[in-house]
Amino acid sequence: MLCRRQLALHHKKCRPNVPHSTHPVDDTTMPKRTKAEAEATREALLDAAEVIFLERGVSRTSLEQIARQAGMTRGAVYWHFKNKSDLFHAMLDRVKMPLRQLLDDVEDAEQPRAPLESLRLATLHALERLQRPRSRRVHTILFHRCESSSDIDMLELQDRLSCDCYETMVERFQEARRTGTLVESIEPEIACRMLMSMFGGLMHDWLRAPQRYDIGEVGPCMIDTFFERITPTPAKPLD
Amino acid sequence: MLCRRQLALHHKKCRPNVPHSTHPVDDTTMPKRTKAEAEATREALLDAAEVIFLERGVSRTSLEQIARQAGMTRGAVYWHFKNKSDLFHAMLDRVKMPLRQLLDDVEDAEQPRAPLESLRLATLHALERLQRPRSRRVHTILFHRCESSSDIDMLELQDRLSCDCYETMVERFQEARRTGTLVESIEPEIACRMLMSMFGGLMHDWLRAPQRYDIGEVGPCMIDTFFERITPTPAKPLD
DNA sequence: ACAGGCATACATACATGAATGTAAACTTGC
DNA sequence: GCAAGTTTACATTCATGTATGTATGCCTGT
Repeated sequence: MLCRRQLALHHKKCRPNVPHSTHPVDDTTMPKRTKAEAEATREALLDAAEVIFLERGVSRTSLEQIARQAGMTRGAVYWHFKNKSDLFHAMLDRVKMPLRQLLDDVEDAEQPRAPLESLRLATLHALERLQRPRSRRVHTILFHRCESSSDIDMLELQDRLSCDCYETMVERFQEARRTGTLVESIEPEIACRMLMSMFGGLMHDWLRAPQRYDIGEVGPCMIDTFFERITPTPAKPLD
Repeated sequence: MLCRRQLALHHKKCRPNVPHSTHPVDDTTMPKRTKAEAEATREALLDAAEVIFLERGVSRTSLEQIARQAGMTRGAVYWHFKNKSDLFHAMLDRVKMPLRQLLDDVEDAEQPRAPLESLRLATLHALERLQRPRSRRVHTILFHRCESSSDIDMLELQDRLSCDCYETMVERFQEARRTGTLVESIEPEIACRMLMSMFGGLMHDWLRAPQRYDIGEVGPCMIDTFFERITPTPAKPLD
């Protein structure tokens, strides 16, 4: 059962805590069991968790499987994390992208934009980030490979994020309404829910079967179409 | 451990398979252990599964908990279903609503409608059905209380449904394009993805926290706005 | 500067509990 | 009486948490 581990130990001359499965490191330069190395194993454990959670689903993966994937044993996991729930939340912390930050990314060091233009760019930016491997993995786990229960309460967590997103987003739509950049027949709150639903639904749908379509192409097209359709046409009719 | 069960037995004079927790039935009229009664326990087990799955999440519920909720023991479960996965799929079969059927519901015995109008009505119809208790419970489980793994492969199942939905839906949008009821700046495929994402996202979002807003009000508003915005304005400008 | 001592960072072992599947017994309709 | 339907009992597997072991890193006093 432990033969693979023991072989590794023998080969590495009794350096047990060097993660070698996912992140092979060179033994020559690394300091021995220092703070930094411990932090590296922590990250390796989180990397391993992403991989195994994605493969087998959160509830079906044991902490031992995660530890083995990282070249460690369960002891290491229990040292760095209180339990599976704690590890799970630590994994999430590495990828969270609140709307406020996305807006800041596209707004600062620029001239002030129209509110809906900021939202459009922030949404496109989120779409870009979603395609990055880690973000994609973790969000796939969130949508399709975990279930809300008592110890890992996804619903409360997602609800907080969703409410936060709604509040900052609806402000922009209301401002757009005031400045006349949102067509009058649409309530700002409804437009806000439409955008959130569309984006969330797109994530959910694409992450389920990423091979079905290229989200880098379809996504921006959907976003742009949405904003184009809720923005009043200055003078010329579109159709 | 079994005291509650035994009390029930004693009280009911050794009629062990009468479901009494969720569906109290009168002992006087029911025939004794007939085919129909066996079918009733099967339904009771599925009802119980809905309740417990919703409460605790699919992976965390044991078959014993389901059996107890239905006033049975695990033996009954294993008689009617092969295992948890089989029971789960049986539960899903009671609520599935393919788009084709929804379209038939709003189309047949009527004059032929414009393709987008059919889609709009079908979507509203789906929204109505979603709010029915059983449909709401099961879809909440699907979105938030279960995870895809090897034995219960949600992703493949959802993928089939999604593709099926896309195919019948995109036909309508393409027909709308041909008949000029879809604005020219939008590709039918993109409009289709937008609608599917919006609807799926709305379900996902609302079922997570149904108390946040009234989907019976917000939902139709979103749907109507969407279709209104992708339909060309005949002569009069809207804004 | 270095020797001893303590804390860190793991690995190992164990005790527990819980869920599963199956086999056998039982009970009742037909 | 036979088979459908259901209970009970049992064996097995598996994850968890904890307790303990251990080796190394780091620090402190002299």
